[in-house]
Amino acid sequence: MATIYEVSKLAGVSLATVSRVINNNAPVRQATRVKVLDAMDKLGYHPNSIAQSLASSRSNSIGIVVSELNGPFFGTLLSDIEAAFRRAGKHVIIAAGHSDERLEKESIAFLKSRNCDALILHVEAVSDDYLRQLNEGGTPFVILNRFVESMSDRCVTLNNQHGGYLATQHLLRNGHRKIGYISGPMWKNDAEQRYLGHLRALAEYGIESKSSLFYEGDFHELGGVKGVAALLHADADITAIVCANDEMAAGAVTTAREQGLRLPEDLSIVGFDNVNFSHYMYPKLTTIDYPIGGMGVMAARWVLKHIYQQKLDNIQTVFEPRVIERDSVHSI
Amino acid sequence: MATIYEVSKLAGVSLATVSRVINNNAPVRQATRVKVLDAMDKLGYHPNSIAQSLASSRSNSIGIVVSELNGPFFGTLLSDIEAAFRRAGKHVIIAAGHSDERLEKESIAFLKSRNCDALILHVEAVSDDYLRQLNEGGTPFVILNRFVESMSDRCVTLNNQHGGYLATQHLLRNGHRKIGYISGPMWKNDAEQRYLGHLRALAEYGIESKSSLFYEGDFHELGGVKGVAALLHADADITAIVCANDEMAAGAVTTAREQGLRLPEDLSIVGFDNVNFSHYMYPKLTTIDYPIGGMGVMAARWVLKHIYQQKLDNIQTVFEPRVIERDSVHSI
DNA sequence: TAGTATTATGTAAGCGCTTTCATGTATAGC
DNA sequence: GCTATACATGAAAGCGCTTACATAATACTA
Repeated sequence: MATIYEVSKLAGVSLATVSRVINNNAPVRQATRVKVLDAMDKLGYHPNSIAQSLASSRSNSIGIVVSELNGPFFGTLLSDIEAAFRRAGKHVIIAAGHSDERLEKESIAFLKSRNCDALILHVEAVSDDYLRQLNEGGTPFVILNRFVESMSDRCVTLNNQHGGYLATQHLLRNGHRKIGYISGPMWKNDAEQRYLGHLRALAEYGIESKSSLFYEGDFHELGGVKGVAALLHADADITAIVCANDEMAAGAVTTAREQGLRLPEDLSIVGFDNVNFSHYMYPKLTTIDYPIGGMGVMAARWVLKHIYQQKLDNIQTVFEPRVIERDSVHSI
Repeated sequence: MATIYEVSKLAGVSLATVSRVINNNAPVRQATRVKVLDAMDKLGYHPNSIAQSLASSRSNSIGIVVSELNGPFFGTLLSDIEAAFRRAGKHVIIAAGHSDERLEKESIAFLKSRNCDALILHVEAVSDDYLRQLNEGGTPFVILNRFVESMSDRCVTLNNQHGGYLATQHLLRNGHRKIGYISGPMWKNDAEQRYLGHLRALAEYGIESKSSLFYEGDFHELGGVKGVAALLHADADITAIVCANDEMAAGAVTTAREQGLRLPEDLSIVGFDNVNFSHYMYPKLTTIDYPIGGMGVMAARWVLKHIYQQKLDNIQTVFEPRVIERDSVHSI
């Protein structure tokens, strides 16, 4: 591998000049620039990014923490973030936090030790206090899908409450009055917000919430399976269920059918997230769109703007969900 | 951020000694080690990995190229690879090749410029020649899901042909004789192999293959949609279809149902890959398991063994598919 | 045309670590 | 007690860049 030194010798200029043409950050006479470029070409020179990083104390890498690497939700997120940074010549280092406090902290420590210039965090288990403390720690970061008071400009969130509201409102508008709710783990902020939205929609229609219509699931298929069983057992008159995410909706659909219900005639279901498989389901799932890709890109833009000084327009921090109507809701 | 120099001063030893206790690669007296460890602790010292990389010309990063970052298939792959490396203190840099020759080459160049110690490549569009040439280029790599003669020890592949064989054999054993086949793009090696397996199974049962029973799809949902339409149009007596991947199977299922067929009674379908959503489908999809996660881990182990000198058992390079029986095949 | 402002280039000191080589010190063998 | 051997440590030269700072070349002004 050729080094900058060899290039400078071949071009008959100093190291500094070569560095200037590489980084294009200081005036260089055209003739000189050409000589250098030729020399680089002749030697097949590529700058050593490690050395650049050490000298400039900038690694051009961004650390991403997500709960899981697989799963349709995070796939879309990572895909769009990677594309955004790649275009800017930056690269991403990815770590999985598995919604576990220890693992999330470990991931963050790992990425910091890797000299990331910034982090994008989708973390669920660590506390707000931890994040505030991390904020003192030198490595800047932006938070996805979570709102922390003192750093609101760096939180990119979905209006989860409105999403929960929309899901239930959609059912209400279709004539349903006895609506079950399968929630995510209530210690997760988005699960709580979605449920709050559900309650608000109910209240608007003057409907009382009953605990027999609520089931706290796990955001996984199994939660949907158990949730349907529990809800139907507690109250056989339910005509619709909102599931706080699509995976639980999938479990709910399967179980409801196994219990002999026709979908959507006997039971309407609405999901949340609009994950890629939701339209492979049968009936195709009516759900709430979560523009996760766009939110990831926005997080990336924050980093590009504030860390790498790219001039970009203002950053949108709150995204709005919307209903995706498909076939799993029956009008009564 | 404290540096090794400050640690050495506080501990009253030389830089070299501190380095030795960090890397644990040379004898250090216990008392000295303790002094150094204490000093590191007191200063909250963490080695600067960039500086380590520059000095040791080892970046401890592994580049991964996959076709897409989203999609269930690659999600599983990435997840397992990341976990395997993370355990070893290495990190992965991920790039998407999008099954496009230019983008794949660009991704590889990008990762090389990032000083990756090794690459794991799931590339489809670049030629074998290109890979052979890349092989001269200094950065070692292992290839996933593709066999290149001269580097067979570094190709981790699925026995795709056997998979295709199993899919069709399963149908045959269930009494089907008129079997449609929706293939992936035939320029992709795995698509071709799977089809060859299909043919072999047919031959074993003395059944002739007819071109009206073959449709070349795109490995995406749309391919399944169009494939079913085409196949049913050409030959209404078909009782079963094998789809060369699960996404096409999803499209096929939807379309078949829209055409008024009952599944699986009127039409049996088998997929390929056993992607996570295949059991969310209705009917739950019978498919061929592709142990992609295990294969990714094996690729990671190759790197750990050959690049980082970890002593690991031998590396398995060929994986076997197997039938996952669910509900989409009807016995006649 | 001298004097000043601007632009272009070079010099050299790091960035924070690893690693070779040399040196020093303890242990064993006789 | 003296040499041979292994073990422990230190000094210093990089790894391949960036970036003050200094200096040289050129352009502009009056």
